[in-house]
Parts: sequence; C-alpha cells; structure tokens
Amino acid sequence: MTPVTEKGTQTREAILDRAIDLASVEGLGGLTIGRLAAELQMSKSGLFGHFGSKQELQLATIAAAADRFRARVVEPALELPEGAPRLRALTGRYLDQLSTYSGGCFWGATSAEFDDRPGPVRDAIAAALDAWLAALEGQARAAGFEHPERLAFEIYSLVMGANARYRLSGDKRVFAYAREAIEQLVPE
Amino acid sequence: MTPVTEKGTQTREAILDRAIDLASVEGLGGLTIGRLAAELQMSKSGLFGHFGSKQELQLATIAAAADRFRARVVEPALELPEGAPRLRALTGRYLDQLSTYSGGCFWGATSAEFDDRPGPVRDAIAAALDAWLAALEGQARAAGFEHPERLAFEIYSLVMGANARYRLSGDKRVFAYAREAIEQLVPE
DNA sequence: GTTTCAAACGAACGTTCGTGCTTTTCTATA
DNA sequence: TATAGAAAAGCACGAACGTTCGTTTGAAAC
Repeated sequence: MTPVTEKGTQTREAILDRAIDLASVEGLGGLTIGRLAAELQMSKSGLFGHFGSKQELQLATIAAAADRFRARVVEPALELPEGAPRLRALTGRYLDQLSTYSGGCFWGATSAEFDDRPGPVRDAIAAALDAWLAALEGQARAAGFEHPERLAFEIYSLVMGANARYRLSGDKRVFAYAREAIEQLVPE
Repeated sequence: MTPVTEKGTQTREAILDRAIDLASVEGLGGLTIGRLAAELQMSKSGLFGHFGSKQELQLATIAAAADRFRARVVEPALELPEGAPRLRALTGRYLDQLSTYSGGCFWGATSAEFDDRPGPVRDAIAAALDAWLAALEGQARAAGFEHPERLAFEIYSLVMGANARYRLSGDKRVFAYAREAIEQLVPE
C-alpha cells in the first residue's frame, strides 16, 4: 500500500503524476486503474498494490493534486505582500496555469462529479476547495475589503467559469474577461 | 424509437422527465439505463426500445432539459422589457430554480463531464450553453453595456459558481452573494 | 551464498454496463 | 369485437470495471 523502498516511492509518484493529469481531463471516474496501468506500461495488479483500493487511489490523487496546486499557485504568491497584491498573484497564477498548461483543471473536473456522492472522496475535494476559498477570503480581508467572503466567491466563480467556458467553447478570450473582471474587483 | 401511440409518448416523456432529474444530480454518466428503468419500474429493454441507443437517450435528455429551461427560465423573462430588466429576470429566475428546486443544475452537472469527449453529446451541451450565453449577451447589449460579451460571461460564472459552491458546501449564502454581485453589475 | 521481502506480474473472479434477439402484452382502429 | 402493430418484457451476450490470488523477479541483509 504505502511504498517502502526508494523504487516504490518513485513508482507511486509517477502513478500519481499521471493520475492527476488524467483526472484533470476526464474526472476521477475516467481515472480507471486499467487505463492508468496501460499508460504507465505496468500491470493493473502491480499498480493496484500501491493503493489497495480504488478509493485510496482517488484520495491519494486528490492529495497529490492539492500539493501540486500549492506548489504552483499558492507558494509563489506568498512572496508578495499580503492583501491585494497577493490576491492578484493567486488569481493570476491560477489563470496562467489554466490557459497555458492545457490539461484542464483538476478541481473543475472533479468537484461537480462528486458533489452528490457522500464519502471520503467528496470530503477531501470539499476540504481542498474550502481551503482555496478561505485563502482568497483571508487576502481579501487583509486587503481591507468590506465583504471578503463574497469577494472570494466572486473570484472563485470567475476563475472556474473561465475554465469551464474555455473547455467547452475553446474561446481563450474568456481568460481575458476573467482577468478584467477581477482587475475591476481588486484594482491595482 | 420515436413513439407512435399516445401511451408511447406518455411513457417517453415520463422517462425523459426522470432522466433530467437524475442527470442533474449525477450527470449523464450516472444516468444508467438499468437504474432509470428500475426507478420507473419498467424493464431495461422496454425503456431501451424508446431510444435505440444510450447516446440517443442522452441527446433526448439534453433536448428535454433545454425545453424545460426555456419554459421555466427564459419564457417568463420574455414578459419583461428588453435590456436590463429582462437580464435581471433571467438571472433571478435561474438562481431561484437552483436555490429552491434542490435537484442540482443539469448544465452544471453535465458540461464539465463532457467537455473533453468529442461527439454529438458534447456538441448538444455546448450548443445549449452557447445559446444561454448569447441570450445574456443580447440583453446586455440591448441594455447598452459596453462589453456585453464579458458581462454575459461574468453573469454566467456567478450563477454557475453559486450552484457549484452550494452543492459542495451546502452554504445557501452563496446565492445571495451571486445576487448581490449581479446587482452590482446590472444596477436597478 | 543464502535468505528475505518489497515490487510487479498474469490470470481469473464477480458485477455492471449497453445492447440484441425473441416473445408476450397491450392499444388503437376498422 | 377482431386484428395489425406498437410497447414492454425476458433472457442472454460481450466488454470493462475493481478486486483477489498465487507466483516471479531483483535487490538488499545476514
């Protein structure tokens, strides 16, 4: 289940790396063990042994996706001063990820999928999203906005909306729309 | 496939009615023929005969959902004058549906699910969403806004964002946030 | 040089899915 | 009311899924 040797850890990380990309496009449902094994050129059972159950694989993938998000979006933004600058950095970096790296948004693909399936998987996704909203709200509060919770919701909606619209229409202008709308909400 | 008798039509409509509700919660993937048949207390094959393929069932469900959306959201708003009043009516009615009738949003549940699966189903969903965005944009233009396309995107994002957040957090305040944000964008 | 154990494998399981064939039941009309 | 045709059922299929099993490999540990 949990790897013991160096090689086991490497394999497990390779699996989760590919799992994040796959789930970002097709959701956690499309993340099938057989397909994942085929793409990594290993056996279903060999891959399965790293996790012990499909649910454990899903939970591990969610945790890895949260780690990646923190590393690519949150941590770089921590170098900027609290408040409005950090708030703009958070959203800017997120939108950069979505528009450049064209693999889809893990949270956009999975949150709608599990919002009506109670259980540990749904809880893990909800917790990650709550943390993201709370981070936005914290910076909005630090920036002195009057309704930080509402502002966090608005920013969240615009970013996720841009991703959803781009995915379906292929129109990249939506990212500019989101940036302009957020710029208006959090002016320089 | 297409019903001929009165009874056939009734059954087909009953199937699609239930199919919309089911897919609004679980998506078109969770809409399985066996489950749908069980809920309607009929046989898989009997239900299957009405459509001939799963894809035809999905397409028929999408068309029926679009009809329902037009009847419940779009047409009532047509009684108000063009421009800002109609724009507010469209979003207000939509948010009412989402917060009152607690079955989830068909478009929210299905659009993320199929945005990376090319084919007629994806096309049908995309067309319905495009029509909705176009309707918003048309009213924004009639209301004299400077960037009608962007405003339509912002409103779309706020409504869908409210649904997504409510589904995952259970916090109904997000609907108020969406209303206030839209009120600010399209003042009385 | 032998022992040990994690890592990976291949084959099979039980289940569920969509779908096709055949038969029975019902409905509408002449 | 009789009968053609539509609606629904019954049964079985092939494929894909998650999962389990016993076995093989390869690299440390003694």
